[in-house]
Amino acid sequence: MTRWLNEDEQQAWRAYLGATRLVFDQLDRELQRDAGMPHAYYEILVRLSEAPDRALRMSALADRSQSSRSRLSHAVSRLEENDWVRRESCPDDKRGQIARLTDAGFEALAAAAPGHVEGVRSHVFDPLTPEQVRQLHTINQTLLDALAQPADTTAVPG
Amino acid sequence: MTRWLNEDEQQAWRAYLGATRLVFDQLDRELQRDAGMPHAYYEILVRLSEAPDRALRMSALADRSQSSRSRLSHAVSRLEENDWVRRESCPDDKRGQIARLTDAGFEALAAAAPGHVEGVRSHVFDPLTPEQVRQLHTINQTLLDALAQPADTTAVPG
DNA sequence: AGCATTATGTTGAGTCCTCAACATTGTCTG
DNA sequence: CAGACAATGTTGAGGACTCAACATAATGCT
Repeated sequence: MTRWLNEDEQQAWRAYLGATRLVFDQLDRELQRDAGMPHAYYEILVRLSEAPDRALRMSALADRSQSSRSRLSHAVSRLEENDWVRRESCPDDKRGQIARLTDAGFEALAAAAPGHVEGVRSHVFDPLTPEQVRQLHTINQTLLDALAQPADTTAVPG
Repeated sequence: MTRWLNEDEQQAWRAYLGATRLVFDQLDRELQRDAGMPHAYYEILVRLSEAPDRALRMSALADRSQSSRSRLSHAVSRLEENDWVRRESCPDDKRGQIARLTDAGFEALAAAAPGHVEGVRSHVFDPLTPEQVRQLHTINQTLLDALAQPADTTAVPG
């Protein structure tokens, strides 16, 4: 019953696993070495920097940085220790917490960004042709759409 | 001086980040839930199962499962607790250790595989066209080649 | 209003990973 | 052969993540 992978699929899958792991490990190591933060934290700082007033509700930040609430909560606690982010209480929802990027946080991000972007370029964009970049974009958008939809399309009653 | 990402590249990169994270988180969660092991351990068992006598030197296993020696050492210790893998000393190299897949380990892998493959299919291969799978394969092979080569091609003395 | 349900965010325990340091053994060179 | 060097694998500390449980506050229903 199992739809096993055939030879081509097997190879494609292993290339996917290998390349993805290599790219992320490499970027993560560079970021940790050069900026003292893991990639997940960089992402959080980026999302905050893009938000109005560089502040977001925890839940909104969790959505945008593709993080669980728990992970984000731990991460923001850590970021607070560096004084890169500060928590504020939310005026209109007493449950809410607002994470705000500090000036120091913004500077840390600004310092980290050029090196990181250079890494992304050299490890991902430079090796690929413009056409491949377009293909990869379409492919990833497709995967995102497929996975973001929790809908079960395999069994529609009727 | 920084070669920042333009709008298209930015979008492509975020789709890549998002899709990759979603795919791996999903597969990892499924594997943990259904088979009680993280994906990295699944990989290790797979590589061992493919090896002659289902055994490999630690260093060879580390290479094939794209793992650091340290990570592998910790992981094999953990796998030994489940009696899925056993360590043996290496006859021709006293530094060496051989990791051998036990019968129980093979059975655990056999039990985990169908569900995992189904996950890979449904989250990755099913949403994509055959053409896209080919494209993705080529792209990942390119990235692998680029990153596996530590060669610095930016500055050749001359 | 009263009560159950849902949403928000945090916490702690446990797991996995990284990094640097280390002990041991093999290899190479003078 | 001796001594430097390289390779193998392990260890421990510390960081990041997951999961389940929780406290608190908002919402919805009757």
